[in-house]
Amino acid sequence: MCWKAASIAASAVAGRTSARIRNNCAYSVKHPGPRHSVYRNYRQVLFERLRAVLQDKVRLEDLRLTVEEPPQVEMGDYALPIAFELARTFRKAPRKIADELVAAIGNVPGFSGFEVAGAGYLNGRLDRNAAAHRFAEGQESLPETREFILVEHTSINPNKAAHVGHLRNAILGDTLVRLLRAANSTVGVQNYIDNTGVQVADVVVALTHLQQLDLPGVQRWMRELAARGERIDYACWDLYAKVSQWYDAEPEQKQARKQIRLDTLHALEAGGNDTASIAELVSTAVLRRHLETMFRIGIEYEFLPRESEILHLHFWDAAFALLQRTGVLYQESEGKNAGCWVMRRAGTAGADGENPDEEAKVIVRSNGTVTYVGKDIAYHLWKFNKLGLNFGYRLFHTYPGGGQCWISAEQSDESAPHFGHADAIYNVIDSRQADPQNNVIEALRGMGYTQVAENYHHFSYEMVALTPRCAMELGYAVSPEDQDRAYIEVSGRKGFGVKADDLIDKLIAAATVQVDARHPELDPADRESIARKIAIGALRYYMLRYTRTTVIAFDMQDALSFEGETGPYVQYAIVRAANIFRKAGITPEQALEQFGPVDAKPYFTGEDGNSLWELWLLASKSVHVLEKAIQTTEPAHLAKYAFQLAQQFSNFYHRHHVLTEADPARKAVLLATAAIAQRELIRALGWMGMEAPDVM
RNA sequence: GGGCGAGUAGCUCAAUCGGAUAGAGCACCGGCCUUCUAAGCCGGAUGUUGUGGGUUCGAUUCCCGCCUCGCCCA
Repeated sequence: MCWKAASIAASAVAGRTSARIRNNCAYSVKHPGPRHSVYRNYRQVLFERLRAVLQDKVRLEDLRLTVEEPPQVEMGDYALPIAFELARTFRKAPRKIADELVAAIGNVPGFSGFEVAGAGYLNGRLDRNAAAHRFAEGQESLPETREFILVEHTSINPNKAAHVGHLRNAILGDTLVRLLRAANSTVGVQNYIDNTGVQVADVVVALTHLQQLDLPGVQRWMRELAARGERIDYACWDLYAKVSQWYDAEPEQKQARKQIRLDTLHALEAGGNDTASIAELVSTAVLRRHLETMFRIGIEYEFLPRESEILHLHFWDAAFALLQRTGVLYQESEGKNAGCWVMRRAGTAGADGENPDEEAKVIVRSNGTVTYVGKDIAYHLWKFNKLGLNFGYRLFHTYPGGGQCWISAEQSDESAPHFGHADAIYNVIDSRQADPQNNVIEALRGMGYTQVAENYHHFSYEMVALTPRCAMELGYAVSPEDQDRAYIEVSGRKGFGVKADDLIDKLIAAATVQVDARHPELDPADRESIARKIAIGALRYYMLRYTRTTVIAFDMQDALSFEGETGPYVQYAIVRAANIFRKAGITPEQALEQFGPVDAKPYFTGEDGNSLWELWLLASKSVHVLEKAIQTTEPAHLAKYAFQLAQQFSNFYHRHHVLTEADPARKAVLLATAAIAQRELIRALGWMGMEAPDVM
């Protein structure tokens, strides 16, 4: 059974795209993909010529061809440190080798010349006029890939409001999806829901024991919240903090209360009782709020696999059988783990025959319960279609743009698609989960799924913490020793953190103030739409500008800033380019057509020409940066690139007054420059889920 | 105790497989709105890249030791 939907929206931000059905699979969104890649094509041409030149002199498989950027654009467009590499094998000075290479290379199509620079760099110079025209036309394309990639992100426990840390996860994950799709991959998006875990149990305990509510009582409570217009995830945020304190509040009660928690957890896992029904009601309502929150910043999901179905459809039983058969799990007979089913941890010595392996990872406890890692192994076997079991599917939500979001169920709807069958996966999970993630990978490897283990990517990133200043501004008590720290970790258990919706509300409010002041003539709906795009731009850029290994010390002031290295700065550059075309009375596409017959060579020479060319060169690198961002799974590269391109455009904007340019040929060049800069800025922002408003 | 990550300008962060003069933003000081929008542009000052060694034509980057911080595991 396959999904029949004719078209679904890629996202609220990117707009509609037509769907293509991947053979019998539901994940179907296909983006047009990049078409302009002049920078990397010329690099390829250069590499091929070098290989031809060096063919008889060195073993090509040993040849490492790397390309760098000369420090200044006057020095050329490509810098190759190859002469340094060859210096040892040829026992010659790098400069001398570089000289010989320049002579041997001769003329290369698209290049105006080569020279030796510095201590022995081989610098290549593009024919600027030809490259610019080729780039303006934009005919090249990236190859399509056949493999199916599954990205999982967000995965918030459905027991409280989303906070800034979850925003980082979702924005990184959603951006990864957009990057992969931009590079012509087929990508599915899912959001794992742990709806039977201890965190949901905690909120259920809060409702049943602190609030003394039964099932009808909880239903009434939810109706009352809705009537008052209160967010249930916010209410649960407070309940969760309260119950966490309650467990430890009275020492003599501690054990009894923890037992209540454990009993509740077991009731949730078993299902089919009032406690489980309460959990189902509350967690689903909170989940719907999470979907709303993420949709506000342009993020959609296609499938929501839940832990309840992993339990009730007995995924673990199937996985357990496989794990035993392949010998990955064995039952420990002595030591602290006696009676447990354990797995040897990678990098440890293991059992020596006489002594038990104390380092082994427990997968099934001696009382027969399965650990989280155990369930995760089963779940990942499903992702790679190695489990032999499948979820049922039920339509859960339809986004305004038409995108469908399905949820796991015990039985499938008639028209249900199926998910999974991944060739490769990316799990967007913070770095604290590295150990459990590696356990799952090792289990898969141990079962003989070597390729699967290779294609399992933990997309790891550091947490978002609060600066002490920010924490105090938000009214939290900060201990003296915490005040001296650079940042303080957020904690749902303590109710300590910045809620995602609060931050988004603040960003929209701050943007609205600016838009109202600048554009009082616009009607309120337009102003609101503009403010929303600016807020999304600011938030998404803020979360993407840091590399993944950086702990973001969240600061409200920085996050609310629209100046300097921010999303709105990049958006503003696009708006300014749009203003040029509006006043000029032509479209960017027309500007590029008019550029066609123009010989731009005179305008790409001299100091002014250099700075103009620098902008073209940078603009032509967008696909190169896209590929690098994917290869290194580091979206921050793209964020930095977009900012740099916007910076150079702003510089251009001030340096050249396009509309008053008297020389018609020069004016055509300047208009084309604005057009390609705008085109690449829009693309780069789109890959990051950002869009510039029409006016700012 | 073991594992992973980090330490770069006053602050927050970049820096391609090791590459040319280590770059941005913020903050600070001084200029620029009669021009396509000042959410902008130009100029100024700021560095023993934690520390000690090693590898080499070349080290913020790789290796080893030490120090500090964070996270995970027991």
